[in-house]
Amino acid sequence: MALRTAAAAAPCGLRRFFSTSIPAFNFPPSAAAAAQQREKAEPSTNLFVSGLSKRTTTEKLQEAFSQFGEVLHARVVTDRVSGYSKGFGFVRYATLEEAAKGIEGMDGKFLDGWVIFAEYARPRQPPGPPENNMASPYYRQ
DNA sequence: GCTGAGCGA
Repeated sequence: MALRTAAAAAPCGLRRFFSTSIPAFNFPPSAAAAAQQREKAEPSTNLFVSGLSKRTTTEKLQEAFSQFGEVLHARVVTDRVSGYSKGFGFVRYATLEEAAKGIEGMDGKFLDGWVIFAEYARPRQPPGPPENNMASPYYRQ
């Protein structure tokens, strides 16, 4: 019968409709935090630069990134006791546009013989209870 | 700081 076959075909489309209407995609709040650790951070004026030569200094870093925008602050992270570079650093631009240009211009480029990687820096430590003195990172820069 | 992934005193 033509009517019976038409009625039997209908549920197929309905089933598909309901399966795509189920609101089962509520990502837990921790998903954003987990993504922050692996995926690229969201745009910021702050850049994380890795792959630096141990001989690369803050001056060289700021000098190299200044070609693409106004570098407000640059820092090669060094070990406090040894004083040697840890091989990565941070660059802060004045604007998001300059930060984007800085990444485009410096990511994958050579600096002091090493291929460096520039990307948006992750937001720093979550605001916690105030420390005893001015040695707290929140009192810096 | 030669040994090279990473997110900062």
